[in-house]
Amino acid sequence: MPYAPEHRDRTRTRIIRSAQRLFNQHGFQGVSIDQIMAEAKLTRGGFYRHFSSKSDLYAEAMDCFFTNPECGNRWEGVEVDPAKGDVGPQIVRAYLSRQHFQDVEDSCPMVALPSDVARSGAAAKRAYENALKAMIDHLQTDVARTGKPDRTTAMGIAALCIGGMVIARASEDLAIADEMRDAARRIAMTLGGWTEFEA
Amino acid sequence: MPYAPEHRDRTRTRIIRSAQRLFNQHGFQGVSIDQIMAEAKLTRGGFYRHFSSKSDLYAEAMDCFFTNPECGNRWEGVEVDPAKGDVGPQIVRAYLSRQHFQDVEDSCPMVALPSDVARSGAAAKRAYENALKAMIDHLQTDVARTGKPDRTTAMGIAALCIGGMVIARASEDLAIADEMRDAARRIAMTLGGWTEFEA
DNA sequence: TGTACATCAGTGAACGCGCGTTCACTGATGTAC
DNA sequence: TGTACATCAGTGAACGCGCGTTCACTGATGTAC
Repeated sequence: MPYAPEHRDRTRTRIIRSAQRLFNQHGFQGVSIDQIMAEAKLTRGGFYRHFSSKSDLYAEAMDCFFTNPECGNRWEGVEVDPAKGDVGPQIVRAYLSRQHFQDVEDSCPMVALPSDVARSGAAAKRAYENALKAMIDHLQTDVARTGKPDRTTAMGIAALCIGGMVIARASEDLAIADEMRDAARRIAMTLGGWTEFEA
Repeated sequence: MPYAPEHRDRTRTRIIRSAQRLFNQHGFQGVSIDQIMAEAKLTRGGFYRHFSSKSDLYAEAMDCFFTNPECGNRWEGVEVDPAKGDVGPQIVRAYLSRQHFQDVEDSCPMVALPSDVARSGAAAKRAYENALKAMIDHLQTDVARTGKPDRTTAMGIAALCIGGMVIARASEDLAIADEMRDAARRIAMTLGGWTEFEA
């Protein structure tokens, strides 16, 4: 038995991470397997020892981003801390932050790849859906705590977070983008019954 | 002077329409010039008599969809009628309707192509931004009429419309997609101070 | 009214290139003796 | 402890294909005479 089994897994994870970053920036069709392997410090040929096709990797990368905490999930893992109080308002602020707006590479794929996923197969769409459900559930808990146990409101807040950021990224004028992030955040906070801490 | 000038214009419009439909379905990189020309009942070679490059056509198609009423703009032109009362609630209902959800081909590009545009050049992003501004302005007029002259609210409603539909299209489960459209519509209507006419 | 002509919209073969995928191979490694 | 071996992760050349773009051409048309 050559190589420890963990060696294979580490390489696999490196490929997935590389793919997540590149897909976020250029979309599924805008990235080649060569590029993904090069970013992972590997060469073309080794790809098919880890994945059966490019689509396979795509679904896996989407899924991994949310399922495996080691893979990504920055808007929840890195910037949000349950010890600092309700998670709901923290998610809203982190999600619509300038940092998340600028950091396309490590962005949440729900924002970076929605129209790509809409055109993709069932696996990618299911991964998207699972991430969405998780986000709504998180939000709903804290909406409920403020006295409005409303799934509709939680879904509305999710739509404002994702929609606001998607629109901001698709706009040319930075002022409009900032205005949209700001508006989405303020209305989401109001809907959740939460208060603003920053201007 | 061979051919009437309108002949050239008619062909050009046919190419743009064909491109709008195909881009909406498969994105910028998922569509070839051959496909666009074939859908317009033309052949490859003639393309460059009308456009200087594929990117050029992309920006033009985005722009044309909103600027030229003859080109598209179905969510406003076809389904919304100022004679039937306030335009704001009509836009929300039409935008988040099942019909708009299903009709990807003739969809609003703000919903069908947001992550594609975010990765595109300035021309496409400016076209997106102009469409967004127009939508916000329309919404704001009717928000103001209900006593809350709030641009922030209008922007929030726009984010709910676009975001809700983008998320619905990226989800695999139709029940979740419907739930999201419904939630976004209800919250947008409440924000605007409008009443629901349908269940 | 009829004809010859100039224009240019549209054709289709050709180009070079990068892509996803395959495959024969190389060489680093853990194990058996 | 040292060596020979089997395994398989990773290599890189090669494949066929479709793409965006170019170009020499064809032929339908409005105009001049």
